[in-house]
Amino acid sequence: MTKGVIAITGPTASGKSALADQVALALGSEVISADAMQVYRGMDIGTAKTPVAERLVPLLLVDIVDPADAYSAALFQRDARREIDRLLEKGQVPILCGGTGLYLRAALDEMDFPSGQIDDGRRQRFQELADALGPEGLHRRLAELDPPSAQAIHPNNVRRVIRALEMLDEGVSYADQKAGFSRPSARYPQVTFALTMDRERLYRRIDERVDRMIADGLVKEVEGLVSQGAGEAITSRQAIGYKEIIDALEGRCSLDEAIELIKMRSRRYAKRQLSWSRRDPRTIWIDMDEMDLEEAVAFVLSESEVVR
RNA sequence: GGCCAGAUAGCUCAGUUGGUAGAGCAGCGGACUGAAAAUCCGCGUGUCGAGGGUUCGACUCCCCCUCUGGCCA
Repeated sequence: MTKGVIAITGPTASGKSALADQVALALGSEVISADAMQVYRGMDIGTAKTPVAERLVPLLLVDIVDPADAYSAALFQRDARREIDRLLEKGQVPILCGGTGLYLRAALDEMDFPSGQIDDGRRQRFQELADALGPEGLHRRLAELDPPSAQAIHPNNVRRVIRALEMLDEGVSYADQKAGFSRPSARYPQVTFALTMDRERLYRRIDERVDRMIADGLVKEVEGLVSQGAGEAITSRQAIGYKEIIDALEGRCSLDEAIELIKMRSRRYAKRQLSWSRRDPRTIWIDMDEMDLEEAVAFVLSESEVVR
């Protein structure tokens, strides 16, 4: 019998954390968070981190990075696999739960990232090159060096063009790497569940959750982070719920406008998360309109027998 | 009660001399291999308030009705 990993994903505010907690409790295991923003210390309210007192089992890979520091899919892969291996060795079934599709796949599927460190200097250089050449110019540069990769990336997607150029510096073609994505091969025996529900209901839940974050003191949390100098941090600065509040605090918009924007961006984020799950044929869907939490737990347990 | 203005996409509105309609925002779909809550791509979704008339043809003109603002009583 091969033990493997149970993964639970789905759009923001769909109830993944509660489900994962219950499943882990039932199996006597632990939950590994797969969330690009929950890794940051002090970003609690806005990332909807389950409060410590409410956790039924240990929640791993949250609060592991300072908000001023950069984190990445490659680092998550290393960290998550370490936790997965540790639990598997103890005979437990790891529950990987989170909404960051890339992180989930980086942990569970074969995915090789070129060399070791991110070279900030090099990235900066490419960014400057991009500013100088413009999107088209930068894309043309990539086309000269690596036509297949240029073909695969839209010229306007400067961020990815830069990444492809970085990879080329390390002797790897973006196009080659990307090819593996369409036919993923599992690193661990695994079953991935994705939550879904009626779109209007989901959006209502998102709105309510944002209002609750504000009521729970999101503004104060952001003020605290900014006063610690995290306002400039590259990654945490991208988090929905944080960048908007910072804009409000610095007078670029009203608080009400910021709140509406948080809701809107959360909706779009939820859509992107769903689209990530849809394209993976291995996804087992859980329609939360038709199951309550208890039924969903039972469903996950029965559908995951092959890995536990 | 009278007069005026308006009624077109989910919202705010545009619509040229009559040829069945288009912008922004919202929304929807997609991509994704070291920033991923990031980044990027694609898509108008419509009884033009209802009914009648003129016309080959009406969102455009005429009549009537309904509703919403405003003004006068």
